Formats: sequence, structure tokens, C-alpha cells
Amino acid sequence: MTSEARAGTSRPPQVLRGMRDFLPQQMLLRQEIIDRFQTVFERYGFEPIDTPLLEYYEVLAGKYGEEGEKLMYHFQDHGGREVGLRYDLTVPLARFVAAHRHELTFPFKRYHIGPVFRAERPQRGRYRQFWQCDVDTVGTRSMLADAEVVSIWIEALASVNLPNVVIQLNHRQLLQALATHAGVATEQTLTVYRAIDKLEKIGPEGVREEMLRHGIAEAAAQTVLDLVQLRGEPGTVLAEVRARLTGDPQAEAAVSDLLELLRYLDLLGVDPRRYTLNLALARGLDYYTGPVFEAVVEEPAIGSLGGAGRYDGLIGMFLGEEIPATGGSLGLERIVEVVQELQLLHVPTTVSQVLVTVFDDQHWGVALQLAQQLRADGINAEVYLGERRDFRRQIQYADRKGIPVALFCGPEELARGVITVRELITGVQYQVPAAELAPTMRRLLAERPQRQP
RNA sequence: GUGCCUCUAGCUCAAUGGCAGAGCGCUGGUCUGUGGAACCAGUGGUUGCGGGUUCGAAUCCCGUGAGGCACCCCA
Repeated sequence: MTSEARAGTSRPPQVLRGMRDFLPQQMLLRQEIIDRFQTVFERYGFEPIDTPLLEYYEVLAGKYGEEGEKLMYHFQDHGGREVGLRYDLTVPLARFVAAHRHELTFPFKRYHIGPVFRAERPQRGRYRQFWQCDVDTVGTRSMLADAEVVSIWIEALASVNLPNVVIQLNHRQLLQALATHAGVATEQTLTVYRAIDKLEKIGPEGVREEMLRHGIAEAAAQTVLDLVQLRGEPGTVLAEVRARLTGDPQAEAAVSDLLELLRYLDLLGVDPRRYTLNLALARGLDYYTGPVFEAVVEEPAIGSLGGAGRYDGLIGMFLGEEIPATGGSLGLERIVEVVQELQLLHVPTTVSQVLVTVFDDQHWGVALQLAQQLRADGINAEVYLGERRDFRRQIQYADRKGIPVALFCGPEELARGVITVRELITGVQYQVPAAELAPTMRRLLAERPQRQP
């Protein structure tokens, strides 16, 4: 310890901007959400992988567009290598597939849950280190792979009691065709995407103004606006788009992709109220090439819960050959934020299920033996470790931590061969023969599972 | 990365440029085989940090850190 650290310990050091500590209770909620997502992902046959947080900068460079690149953590390591913290889980997946393609069975379905880094200015639901929960299928052009992602998202979000999310669908090539049709110059297409992406937020007039301000011709802007505002039943909208963009091969391809996607969603039995076509949805990342989608929640206003899309060209950037792929990321912190704000999940405040109290120094043996028995039986049990051991203190400890059951085994119990069981929530207390403790506890904890009302 | 707002006890918040406070919490006790309540007592601070102006700064000014809002972008 330095003298400075010894002298001035009153002010704890801050964590870096946009980065956070998590207390046990917060971790329990995060873990619960991750668990539920994993369950859904695995139900569809996706398998876990992991990759390093740090990659060669060159692996990450040139994949996210100019804006994204600016937000990447990029530096030299001790060996002078140019390195970067991963910006998402998709580009590392592309590198992973390129590196391991002979060890993988295609189509390759994987999920990946872990932290990514973006040097953005933090705000609510926006951090510099945050977790993404990714599901991707590599090695197939089938729209079923895209449809599975939509279906998984709906189930995953429903599994954390967020059942009313609507997933917006669009297609990158449809946007492209639309811009071409309107006569927007190639170098202006990005400007147009950016403008129309704000349709919900700033309205048609706002979008028009933004396009005009960036030098888009009045007529082109109007054409774009007309198309982008088409609403309604997806099949009908697509028929209308097809009619307006007739003869454009890109539009044809995009429309037939989306029709196929919709057909699979129908076959999967996905509730049609849970998704909608939104021709104004652009999505920023450069690497998308096909269908794109996004999960947005209105209240609380926290923006996008996840983004997804097909990126048939990305893996090819690491290999000669092109390998098609599609998938999406759910943003863990935003989902946690919504779940917390709307109190959608109730997780226990502690992992301990039982507190074994200690009568006095002569009774450590029984207490520890009891605890070990319970542990062997799969019950999370802790022994009171405080130095002042009056019962009041021990019960108070269990109460404050939210441990639902306390056990007593003092002289009285020992003499009679019983254990006293106290249920903290109701205050109900009774004695059971020592031999029946395990079944009693199992029954108790089954009635009162981890989740509290 | 740009602009604006905020930061006072563990938490929520008071204090006109003039003695830094309250509620909750926490600790101890009433109460050594039993939590939540009540009552009593106690504990609380480099006013984010550094500098400046001033007789005097939580308050005004500059810088800096963190949080938030809007842009940008996005999970």
C-alpha cells in the first residue's frame, strides 16, 4: 500500500465513465434473465461459444462504418500490437467461423452472451461496457434462419415477462431499391437511410426537411416518403411495394425474401401481432445485406432492445469464399432496465435458502454438520458467521438478507432429537425429528421456490 | 465527439455569499432461546475533486471527474 493510499482512504476511487459495478442483488436479476434467454436459445438448438474481449484491431476495423469505428476502443498492447476491444459479438463470430470452419458443422447455430465495448457518451441504458445476447446461424441462405431469430426473440422477451414487444422488420435491399427508384445518388443513400430511420421520432415533415437540408431533390424526397410510410398487413404492403418498384431486381429479391420470412413465421405459429413491417427501419451497422429487424419498447423510453439482420458478406471478408449468416443481439442492460422499471421479474434477494443458527461455542459441531447435510442435499445453507451470536442478531441477519428459513439446534432440540424450523416470512415455527429435516426442507422450498411474489 | 443540466451523511433531500441540517438507514439499549413494531440513546460530512474571487464559498468564477438530457450513433 502506498503512503497516499494509507493516508486518504476516505474517498473511494470512481469507476471509469460508462462502466459499472453490480451488487449481489443486481447480479441475481441479470443472471436470472441470462438463464431464461439461454433456455430459449438452447430450445432452438443454439450452442454456446465464447471469444476473447480483445482482438487484433485489423479484425474489427472496417466493419462498422465510419461512425462505429470512432467509438471503438483501440490501442497498442505491450508488444506494440494494434488491438481493439470487441464492439459487438458478430464480427468476432465471423472471425471465429473463418478460423474454425473445418471444426464446425454447418449450418452452425451459436449463441454468445458477454460484454462488448463502445466509447460512447453514456446515458440511461447506454454504457461503455454492456452485455449482448446474440443468436446467429451461419451457413444458410434460408429465410427460416431469419424467422427463427424473430421467433426466439419473441419467446426470450416473453420469458422475462415482456410479452408486448413488437418486432419491426425491413430489408436492406428494399431500402436500396427504394433509394434507386427515387433517384437518390449512391453517395446520398446513407443520408436518406439516416433520415427515414427517424420517421417515428420526428415525423414525415421532419424527415423531409432533413433530406432537403442534405441536398436530396424535392421529388426524390417525396417518393421516398410515400413508400416508407406504407403501413398495414405485411402481405398487402409488400404487394404494394412490388407494384411500385416493379422491374427492379433488387426490390424483387427483397420482397420475395420477406414473403418467405413471413411464411416461415406463420408456419412457426408466431403471433402476427408481435411483428410488423416497417419500411423506414434502416439500422446502422454497415455489414447488413438482407432482412433487418429491431425490437423497440415504448415505455420506458429506452429505445431499441435489440437489433438483428442478415450479413451474407461479413464472413467472406475473413475468407475468400462467402458464407451467408444471419442473427441478432439483445441488449442485456436495456432489458434489465425495463424489467426493473416495470417490476416484471421477482428474484430472491439472496442465494441462501436456510440459515443455520449457532446456539453457543459448544454447538458448532451440530450447526456445521446440519449445514453440510443440507448442502449435500442440494440446499443452499449458511451458518451464521457473526461474532456476537444472540438469537436476535441471527434472526435479524436472516430477515435482512431475505433468507426464508432459519434452523435452531440448541440443547433443548439435541435432548429431544429434533430441529426447530422457523419460516421467516410467516413467523411460523415448529419442530421436526432430525431424520425428517431433509424431506421437510425440500417440501418447504418447493412450495416457496426461488421466486417470491 | 458537441451543447445544456445536476452532484451536500449509506439513501432521499434542506440550508438568501454568513454556525452544514432533517427524515430514513446504521449502531447500542429496553430485550442472553427468536426478526419486522414501539420507545430511549448514539453514529453520521474534505458539500464529487482541484484551483480562484471574497473578511467569509455548499452557494459566485475557472478547470476536472461522474451522472443525466438533447444531438450523433446505437443495445
